[in-house]
Amino acid sequence: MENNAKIRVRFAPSPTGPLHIGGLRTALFNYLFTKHNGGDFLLRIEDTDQSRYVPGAEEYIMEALGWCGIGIDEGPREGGIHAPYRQSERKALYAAYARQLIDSGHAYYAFDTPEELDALRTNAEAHGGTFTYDNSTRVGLKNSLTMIESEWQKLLDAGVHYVVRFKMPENRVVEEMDLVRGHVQFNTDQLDDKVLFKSDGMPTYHLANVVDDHLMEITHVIRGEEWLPSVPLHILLYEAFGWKATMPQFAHLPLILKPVGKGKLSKRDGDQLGFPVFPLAWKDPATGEIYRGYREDGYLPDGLINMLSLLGWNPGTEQEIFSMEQLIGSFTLDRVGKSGSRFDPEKTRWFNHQYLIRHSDDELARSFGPFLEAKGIDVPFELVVRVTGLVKERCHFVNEIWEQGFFFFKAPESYDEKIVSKRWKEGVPGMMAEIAGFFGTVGIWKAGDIKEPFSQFVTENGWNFGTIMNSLRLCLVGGSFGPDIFEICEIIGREETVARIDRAVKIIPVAL
RNA sequence: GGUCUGUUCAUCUAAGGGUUAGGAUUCAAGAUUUUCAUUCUUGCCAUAGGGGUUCGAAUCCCCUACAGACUACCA
Repeated sequence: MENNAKIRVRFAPSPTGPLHIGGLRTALFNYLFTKHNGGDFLLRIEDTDQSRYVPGAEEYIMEALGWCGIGIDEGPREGGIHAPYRQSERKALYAAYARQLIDSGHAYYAFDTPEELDALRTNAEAHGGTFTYDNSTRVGLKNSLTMIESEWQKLLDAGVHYVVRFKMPENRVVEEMDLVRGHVQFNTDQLDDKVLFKSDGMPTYHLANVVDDHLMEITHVIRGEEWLPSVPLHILLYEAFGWKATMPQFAHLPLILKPVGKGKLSKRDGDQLGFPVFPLAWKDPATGEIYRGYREDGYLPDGLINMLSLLGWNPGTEQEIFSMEQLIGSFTLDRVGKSGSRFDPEKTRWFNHQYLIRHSDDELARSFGPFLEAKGIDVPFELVVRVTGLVKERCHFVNEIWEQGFFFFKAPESYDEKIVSKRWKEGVPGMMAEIAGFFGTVGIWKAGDIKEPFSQFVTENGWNFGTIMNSLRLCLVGGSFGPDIFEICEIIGREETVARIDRAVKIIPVAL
């Protein structure tokens, strides 16, 4: 590879559904790596399988990356010198490359039908074995290696369906220096003759990937560990094309595993364990099923990104809170671990809290806006900002601002029974009524100005402070939570404060 | 089954032959908050097992166990 070639990486998802958290982390690591090195980040849509295409998935991917702050330098929307960036639009290009491989003896035409191959597989299984299309079996199958040229040429001319397969060399050791896993090697005898070009005229992942990475001058391929087994094929393809000198370097990322149980994180886990696995909510167009998303659940994108960055990577210091800029500054591939990591929803929650308290009230209030709107609340933005500032420390998610502060916007509709039975004893409603009366006499209605005379009033009456404070809180918020009581009084106003006390006195039955 | 990869507290991880194996999350206890949450302090908890190599192993080697990925005309 050239010494001073600009670093270029790509994130190449296939639009078969919403991007999930694992894919997002792959995109993130690609982005961090290339930005750390001053390179470019490309988005390439790998939609070579028309049967699995899901409408909306591509838009989803772009929106999700955007929400997370992962900027794209070249892509379907952004354009770029290597456009198009959607493989379906590059279709015309791949056949020539497949042809080149056939001409050079690295690939061949195969005419076996899917049904024939299926039969071979089931037959092999019945005898306790497995069928693979490889150097030992291809001699007995229908392909351009077992036929004479005029014969297969005739089939081609007749329009018979065919695929192009890679002719895996015999007994060769293919080595790779993986940027994450170090030296790995494979023997080609264990590998099969992968299909490079399908009968529908589309390339498979392997061909399209190698061709496009080459054409787009990709310098580093950073992808999930599930691709490690195809490394030898890809290396052999670069060789066959004569592109070995500019072949990208590979880095295979460890997988993200389920929080509990076996296997890698999957769609279902979110529903079962109560956390999202997708950055944005997604409605499956085929089934109508709705999957929750981090954004809709009140997570902040920078908190999500921070959490994700530490899943499989660490800075080598004890720093844990990182902005995207700081991540870019610190990220190197050599600090990416080799073993899979379990996804931890608890830690994600903690990160989100950290970001919540760091964000400005203004910013948070803006994110909270849609949640308020959904509740049918229309209040001045300044009020939302003030409330946000008061309650954000006790929240983990943006939507919790509602749970922690709804009483600033409307009176409580019910009263926590536990607190009622604990506080609302004989005599308490009377005291509350007197307090309501007292509030009418307070001069300036500001938290700081209410507190002093209030304390004096309570003391003069010889009342128990704990009883009064907790009961008053019950009247105003409906339970035993929330910020400073006098702040609440000030914000909801004198009239409303009194009204809420009156109402509570009237409707809460005295506990025995 | 085969190939490849991995294995440090419950979880994310640090320690690239010499530390009482460190930090964070969770959990528990205490303090603060006349509420709740936050915050603070303290505590609990780990080198998968067995063999080597070495004065000395979480770290290097081998075996076993376990885990994961791949094994499609899907990516």
